Amino acid sequence: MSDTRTPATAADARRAELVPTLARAFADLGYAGATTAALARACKLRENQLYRLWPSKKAMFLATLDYLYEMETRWWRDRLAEAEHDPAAAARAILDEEGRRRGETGLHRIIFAGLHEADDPDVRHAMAQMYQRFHKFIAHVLRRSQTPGSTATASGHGVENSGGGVTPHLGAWALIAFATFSNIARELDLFPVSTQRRLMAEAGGLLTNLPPKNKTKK
Amino acid sequence: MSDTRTPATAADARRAELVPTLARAFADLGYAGATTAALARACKLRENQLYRLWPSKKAMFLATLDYLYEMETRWWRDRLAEAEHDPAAAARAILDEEGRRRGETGLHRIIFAGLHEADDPDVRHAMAQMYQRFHKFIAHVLRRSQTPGSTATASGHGVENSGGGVTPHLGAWALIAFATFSNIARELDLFPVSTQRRLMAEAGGLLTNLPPKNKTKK
DNA sequence: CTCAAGTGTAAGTATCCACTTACGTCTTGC
DNA sequence: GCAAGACGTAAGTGGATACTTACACTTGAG
Repeated sequence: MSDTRTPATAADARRAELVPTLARAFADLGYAGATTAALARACKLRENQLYRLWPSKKAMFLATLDYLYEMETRWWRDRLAEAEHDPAAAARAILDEEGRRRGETGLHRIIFAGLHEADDPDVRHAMAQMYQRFHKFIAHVLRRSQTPGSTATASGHGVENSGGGVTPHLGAWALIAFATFSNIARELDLFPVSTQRRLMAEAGGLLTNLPPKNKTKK
Repeated sequence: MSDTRTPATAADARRAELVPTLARAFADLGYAGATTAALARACKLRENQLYRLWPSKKAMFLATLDYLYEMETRWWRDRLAEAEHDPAAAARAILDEEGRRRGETGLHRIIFAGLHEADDPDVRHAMAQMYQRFHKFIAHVLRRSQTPGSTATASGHGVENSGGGVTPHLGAWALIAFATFSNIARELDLFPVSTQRRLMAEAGGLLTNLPPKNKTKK
């Protein structure tokens, strides 16, 4: 992506191989906590060798952000495929599973690290872009799933939709807010996982005006 | 609060006088960024003198958290007073103003700093308590405002309330989530202030089942 | 006055951490 | 076989930073 036809050198392969480990380390330790010594130890290398692959710790962090973005995007794209067939089901699945996934990847810790160390404009920009793209995607899914039959629920300023829900634009931000805060909550032990899931499923469902799961109607 | 009748020494007065400045510094610079040198400069003192008042930088940070908690509590308590007379109005006011306030105090930056440095159990605990008390308060206000006439809207598992809204418990967490994420969004320039306010007012209002503002019905 | 405790100023110290240099040993193309 | 570069290991270096020590000046009670 840099020069004409990235050559995919051995170094590139090496980087690709190591990035998941870096991501884990940044997630576990935070940005400041992940000292270059710690990063090297995690990779089972010497600091030196890391610096032969990336020019700086910041570069390692940005590579990690890129990697995570790729991972997330891949996962979401799969959901999108499902969404083509049954948008509402896909949206519900996202609501149900999102909390769990974030916890696994440790993405949120990396994001907090980035926010804190975000005096740096590069880091800031990378993170903002990440959020923006997520929002775009989620809003897209919501738009499809909120209009099962009709053509346009959100008619310009259609704030007060039929019976509930907000515009997909706003709803998507709300869902992202829930997902993000859930991770803070987990970090601080604010509430149990059940509450977290209810936040996504109930509150999220209400906002996005999805039909409730309705399984085997008691 | 420590020994029988805290003596309120000159040192105590001094601390109380300086804490707001510390808070500002932590908010502006983050925890790591607020070096002891920077803190001293902000207070127009030498590092030394700070260390005669607090035993460590961490103690300064915890004092800051305490102070902010006090400040927030005072503000919220005022709203509570209003809530006694017109709960719905108070709730709406909170929804409308919360985003702005957080931005002013810089509380969120301190919280991010704390989250990041939150390997420390003391910091973690202080922050968790802060959130828990906010939640308790907000849920209380919501409970009062959501039941203008009837006695019990949330009947145990009353998840799907009349026409919309979730339990006050969940709704309060949702509002806190919005407020928190709004600050992240501001930090990263994710969306304009108008969106932030709509998130609180529309999405929050929908979740908490508040009657929309309805002013001078166009 | 005087002694002790507080206050202001300045110079350290010890530690940590991102990043570097030096150097020996493999691999590899020719 | 051999030069050149990649790889592995170890030891720095410079700078930042939390925290300390030293010391002179004020103040106020006895």
